Parts: sequence; C-alpha cells; structure tokens
Amino acid sequence: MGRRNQHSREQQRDMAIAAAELILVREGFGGLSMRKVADAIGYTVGQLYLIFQNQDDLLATINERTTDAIYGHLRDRSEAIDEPLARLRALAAAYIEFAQRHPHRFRMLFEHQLPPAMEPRVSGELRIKRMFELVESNLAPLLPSAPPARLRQTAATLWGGVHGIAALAVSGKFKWAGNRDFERYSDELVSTFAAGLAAG
Amino acid sequence: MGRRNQHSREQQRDMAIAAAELILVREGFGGLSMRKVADAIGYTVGQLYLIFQNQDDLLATINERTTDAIYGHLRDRSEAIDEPLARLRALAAAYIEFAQRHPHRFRMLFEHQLPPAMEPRVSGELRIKRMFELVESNLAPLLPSAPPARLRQTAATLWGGVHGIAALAVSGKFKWAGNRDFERYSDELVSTFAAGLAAG
DNA sequence: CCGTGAAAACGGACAACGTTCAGAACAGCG
DNA sequence: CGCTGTTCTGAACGTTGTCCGTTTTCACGG
Repeated sequence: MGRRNQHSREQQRDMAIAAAELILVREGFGGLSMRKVADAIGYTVGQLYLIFQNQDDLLATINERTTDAIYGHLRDRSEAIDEPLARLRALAAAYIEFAQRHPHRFRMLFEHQLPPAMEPRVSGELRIKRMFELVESNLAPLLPSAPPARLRQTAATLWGGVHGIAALAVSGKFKWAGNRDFERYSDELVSTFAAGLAAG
Repeated sequence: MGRRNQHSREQQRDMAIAAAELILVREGFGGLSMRKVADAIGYTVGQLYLIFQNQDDLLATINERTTDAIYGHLRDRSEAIDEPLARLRALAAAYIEFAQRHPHRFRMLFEHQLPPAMEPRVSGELRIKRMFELVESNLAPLLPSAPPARLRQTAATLWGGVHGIAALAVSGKFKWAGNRDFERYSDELVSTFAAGLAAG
C-alpha cells in the first residue's frame, strides 16, 4: 500500500470537511470551490475526487453536519425549560439565532439542491425529520387530544413559519421592516399561533 | 450613429430579459449563463455587457419582474374577496401557488444576493415592501385598534411565516411531511394565527 | 457618390471553475 | 534490488463571468 502522506483516508475526509466549512463561513456558498479545499488541506483536486464523489457530495456532507449543529443548538437552548410554550418560544428563538450566527451555513443547507441524477440522501432527510420531531414533541402538550396526523401537520405549519422568519432574516430582503431583532417576530409567531390553538 | 441591427438598446434589453427568464424557467438558476442568453437573442456576450452592468444586474432585473408577478398574482387572487380573513387566506394560498408554479423564479428571488460591492437596488426593495403592505392592509381590519408599528410587525410575522412554508415547499426538504398540498399548511397558519390575534 | 468619424458589435483573451485520467511517486514484499 | 498495486499529482477539457482591442456598420459632410 503505497501511501505518500501520513493521513488516512478518513483523516483526509475530516480535514477536507473542516477546511470546507471554514471557507464556507468566511467566503460564503459561492466562494467554496474544490480547488480551495484541496489547497487548504495540502492535496490536489484529483485527490479530493477520491474522497468525495463530486462537489455535491461534499456540500451535502456539510449540510448534514449543519443540521446536526442546529439540532444540538435547539436542544441546548430548550432542555432547561419546563413550560411547553416557553420551550417552543426558546426553540424558535434558537433557530433564528443559529441562522443569524451562521448565515452561510444556514443558507447552504436550504439553498443547495442535489442534482436529480444523484439519489437522495436518506441520512440528510432523517436529520431534518428529527429536527421537526423536536418541535412536534414540544407542541404535543398544547394539543393533548389531537391525533398524530393532526399534530404533525400543526408542527410542520408552525415550524415552517419559524423557518420563514429565519429565511427572510438571512436573505437580507427584510430591510423594509427596519428591525434587526428577529426574535421578536418568532416570539410573536409562536405566541399568537399557540393562542390560536388554545382558542380553537 | 452606426446601428447594425434593427433592435434598439431598449429592445435588446427586453429580448435579453425574456430569453433569460425562459432559460431560468427551463434550466433553473444554475443553468442561466450570460452566454446562453446572448446566444438566445442572437448577439454576443460582449454586447450583453453593454446592456447590463454584469450578471448580477441581469438577475436583479429579473427578480424585480418576479416580484411584480407575485404582486399581480396576489392581487388577482384576493381582490374579489370581501371578508378580511378570507382575503388573507387567499393571499397566502396564492403565494404558495406561485412558488410551486414558478419554483425557479421564486427561488432566485430569495436566494440570489447582490455582491456587497454593488449598491442595493431601491426599486427592488420598494417592490418587496409593496407586497408586504398588501398583507398589512388586509390584516388591519383584524387589528382595529393596533398602532401602525404593531400592525407592521404583525404583518411581517404572519407573512414571514407564510413565506417559510413556500420556501420549504420549493426547497424540496419537506418530503418527510408526505404532504404535497402545501396550501393546507398556509391555511392552518393564517387561520390559527388570526384566531390567536382575536383571542389576544 | 465617396470619405470619415463615431457608435455598435464581435470575438478572442483571461482567470477560475468542476471534473477526469494517464502517468508519476511511493510503500511493502520477495 | 525489482515487482506490484495503491496513492497522488498535474495537466487537460469544457464552461463560466468579464474585459477590451478590433472590426464592422451606419449617418452625415463634402
């Protein structure tokens, strides 16, 4: 086995991912190229294509890590809270906070699409599903007698709404509102939505 | 004035925009290149750069037209309705419908960002603002005694939420929900949110 | 009708991009 | 040392956005 360098394939993979994430954070989605990643880890582009199928493979891998990071952030910000509604508010605020703190990672997660030729990544879909289930489980106490299907739809509705605020915050198309404090919007959304559920 | 072709600069501009929109619809954001546009209108790339400052200029122009199209669609779908809450529901459904019918145009509107070097486009921001004001004016009857600032925030909250559902619908990351009928979500969001407003 | 100057359009150049692949460089074994 | 199979390189191809020197075309003055 002629190995020229001391890094195993697994190590190279980790290095490449770390380097790519750094470039993503610094220069954004558009500035992330295979050549830059290869340079950053001291290998050539060709080698990168022995580690990743193609660029989409690398980006999808990073997106899975981003989903994990969001999930962890949501857990951290909500686990110490007892009251269900307060937990939901905290989850929403944490989601907005992550989007604003890591706009490039957040944007790439939702803006990058795998080409139709590539088979979809089950692991990535499961991660997103898990994130939504976190919302669902915290929404359940507010809808005690709702059947599972209804609960899932309502969780999707609410979280879709929270996601919209985060998406607009990160897209930069929200300047007209003049308000940089986006948690105010997510708070109002969650509170008013919950009040509506209670009323209905 | 030596003009070789029968098209005025204004005509060339219109042709280029129309061709670019066609390519966008057919091949998506990533498939839209200056060279393809130039080919489509029978000119060379160089000429395209006498019409548009650069690619971002062309894309921003298309995005302004997309905003107009959404605005018109929202008006069409809501003007015949009398009841304010029903109007809001119709607006939300129309927004989702547009996003699903024109996913590439919708995505580019919110995913493309001008490089920081270019000065922001006031006309584009005004168009987005106008769209949100359409929501605001239909939300006003539900909050009769709310001050303008509160009204604006609530409109932004609600519409941010609707936008999130549209964004998720178009991003293809909503498969776990198993539900293709996204108007169900926007209906629930608007109804529940309005119920919450009435209760508060 | 011809010449001239300016506007209009072309087309080649450049750097950067994703991707591929023939061959060079290497480690271990005999 | 030489052989073998893996590892890695570096050049290549096609495409992209962008620029700019050159050529073409026309309107007008003579």
